[in-house]
This record gives sequence, C-alpha cells and structure tokens, in this order.
Amino acid sequence: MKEQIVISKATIDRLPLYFRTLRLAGEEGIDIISSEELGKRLGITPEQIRKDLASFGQFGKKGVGYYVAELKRNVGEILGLDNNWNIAVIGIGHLGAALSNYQNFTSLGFNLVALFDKNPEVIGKVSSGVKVEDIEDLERVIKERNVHIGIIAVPRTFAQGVADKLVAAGVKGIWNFAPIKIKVPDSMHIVNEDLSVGLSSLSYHITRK
Amino acid sequence: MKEQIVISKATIDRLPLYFRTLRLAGEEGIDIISSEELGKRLGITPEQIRKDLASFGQFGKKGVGYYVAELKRNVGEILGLDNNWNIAVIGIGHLGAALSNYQNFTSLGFNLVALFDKNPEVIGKVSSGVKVEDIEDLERVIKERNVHIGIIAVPRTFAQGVADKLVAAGVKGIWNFAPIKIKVPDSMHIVNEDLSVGLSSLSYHITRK
DNA sequence: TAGATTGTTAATCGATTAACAATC
DNA sequence: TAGATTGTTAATCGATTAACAATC
Repeated sequence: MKEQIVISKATIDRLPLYFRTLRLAGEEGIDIISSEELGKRLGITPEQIRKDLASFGQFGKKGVGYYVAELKRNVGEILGLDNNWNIAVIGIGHLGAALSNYQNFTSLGFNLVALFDKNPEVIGKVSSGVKVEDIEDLERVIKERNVHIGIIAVPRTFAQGVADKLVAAGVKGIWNFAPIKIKVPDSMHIVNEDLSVGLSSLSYHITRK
Repeated sequence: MKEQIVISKATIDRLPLYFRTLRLAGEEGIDIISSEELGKRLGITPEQIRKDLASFGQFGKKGVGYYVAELKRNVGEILGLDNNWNIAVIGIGHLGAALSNYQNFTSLGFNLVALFDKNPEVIGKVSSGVKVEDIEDLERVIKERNVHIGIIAVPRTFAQGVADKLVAAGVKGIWNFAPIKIKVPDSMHIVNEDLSVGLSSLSYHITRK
C-alpha cells in the first residue's frame, strides 16, 4: 500500500513566502542560507521551515544550509510557478484594474492574457497592455487564449454566474474576490480572498487592547 | 486564579463570515437561523459554528436557533465593528485606490478619513470623497483625524518606513498589503495581506491535478 | 409532550515544537 | 577533527469533530 503524503494547507501557504524571501536573498547576493536566517527574515521558526521543506525532499546540505538559487528553483517548481499559467481578470472595476496591474503576479511567472467586463464604457479599453473584452465572449476567449486561472472581481451578486461560466469554459482554478461562498464542482480548485476578514480581525484585536 | 480564555485565530477569522451571512439572511427577511442553515451557507460544520459562538457567550435558544438580528449585533460587537474605526490608506496606486473605494469596508462600519501619497501628481486628487495628502504630512494628519488603522499599499521598499511613521503617529493597527515582513513593536497589531499567497497556492493545487 | 437545536464535554485529528542522530 | 546545520522522530499543543445532556 502506497503511503499517501498529505501536505498541510499551512505548509503550502508558507511556500510562497519562502520563495519570495529566497528571491530577495538571491538579489542581495547571498548564495547559501540557513533555516535559522530564513526564519529570522520571515518570523517563522527554523524547525518549521526545515519540516516544511523536508516534506518535499532533501534540499539542504547538513552542516551547511540551503543553496539559495537551487532552493528557490525547487520551491518554484513545487508551487508550479514554472508552468507560466495564463490568467484572466473578470470585472475591471477598481479592484480588477488593480489586480491586472499587480506587478508581483508577473514576477511570479503568471501571464495576464484576458480581461472582461460587462460595462460598454469599459469594454475595449486597455489595461496592463490587455484589451477589455465583453463578458458575453468569456467562454470563447477563455478557450482561445487557454486561460488556466480566472480571477473574479465582480460584485457579489454576479460572482456565481461568472464562476459557472469559468467552469464551463474549462479553467483549472478560480481566485475569488467577491464576498460570497461560490459553489463549484469538487474537481475545481477555488481560493477565496476575502478582504474584509483581515480588516475585521484587526478590529477585533484593537478592540481588546 | 482567573481562567484565561484564548480564542483561536481560526475562530476570529470565521466571525466576519458569520457577520456577513447574518446580514444577508436578515436582508432576506429571515428572523431565526440554525447553526445547520448557517453552516450550509458557509461551508462550515454546524458544530464548528456553535463552538465558535459559544466561546463568546450563549447567543442561541435551544430547540429554536439564533435570532438573526440579535446574533448579528453580538458578532459585530465582538469584532468591534461598532467602534466605527477611522481608517487611512497610504499609497494611492491602483491597489490603494481600489481599497479606498471598497464598498464592503464602509458597510462594515469603517470610516475612510485620510489618503496619502508621495507623488505630486496624485496629491490633491480626490478619491472616494477624500483628498489625497502629501505623505510628508502623515503624522500630523493621522493625529488630527484620529486615524485608528493604517492601510499600507505602497511598494515593498517603502513599507517599513511608512509603518514606522504610522506607529509614531499612534495608530492602533496596521493592515499591510506590501509583500514584506514588517517589524513593529509587540504592542502593535498588524495583519499581513499577501495577495501572491492565494494565487501561488492555487498554482500548487492545479499543478497536482 | 415530542421534536428540535443549542451549549459543552470528550475523543480525535492535525500541526507545531523539541530533541537529536546523521553528516557535511 | 570540531562545529554547524539539516532531516526526522517523538512529544506537545491546539483545533476540529463527535456525542449528548440540557432545554426551548
């Protein structure tokens, strides 16, 4: 019986932080880094970092540390960033426009290939070098441009409808910014980014000071 | 010896979801809701919801359920949303502009009272009814307008400097969108909103399909 | 009363921390 | 070799799930 290794969500959510810190360290000219130093930069214990990394393989050298360039490449591959996923943003309001301009996505290897809106005044405009398409053409354009990830930035009431279209068009994953629980088939991956959670939890903590 | 009850971070992060769902249920005209129904709407088990709520008090009626309006008010108070915190956004680029326009914050009871940027072309412009101030005046304006929460939306390299100024000006909490670990005194509350984590973890999952 | 549903305790599950052998 | 640091196992801690008495 083959052992099924399940990686915890917490571990996966830390990998992007490791990736970014490794990139910064590389830019600083650092060749080798210890879990101690990585931990110091991230506010994470060295034990935690070693455990996280060890669940994917042996990337370090005992008594030495981790080779920055090599570990960065490995973590990038684990995250699948080398797949250069094609992404599309649906809903080019303030948030959608901000997301389509977000430099960090490009620097992580994601390609913005399509934008959609239903407002005629927005359709046809260019943002981040990509022309805004009519949301009516979503399915066709998504297929033509081989979009892997759809980013939902429409108002709450339209989010489920957009998600359904994205699923029908065959995207592999959805990143949802609308404050609503979206229903998708079990096979579809969806990440909910609920901005009001962070602000509310901050409110909770400062209330108790 | 007084028992010190610590509420888990996971519980606190679910409270805003309860709050929103209760508000929506109220708008639908629902007066009483069970943990079963709440759970169905949120994709959370009823047991989890009852446990979360019970850690703050007895809000329900056995055999009946929860009164929507009452529970919503209670959860809002727990989160401190009734404090009507004053918020300010620093860095009015695409993301900062989107955040200052985000309707959900207003509807949660937060007041946008100040915007800051260092670009002379942006200073003086009005966004969401608030004039953009010179970041040089940050400390003075923050104090004058009694800003409780500072939202950092500047590029990574400037984020620590802005955070230091916010701390000096006496804000109670910081909501940070810059992709960097910011150092603040232990007494300061900070929530890091790292947008690339969500997208990267989506990449991880679709890579393994 | 009978049925429904909460609040709470106990059991389980999962994640983090501690410790240390392996080894560069 | 001696010192440093990883990878891994064991111990602890914390969060979720299950079960059920209390009670509306």
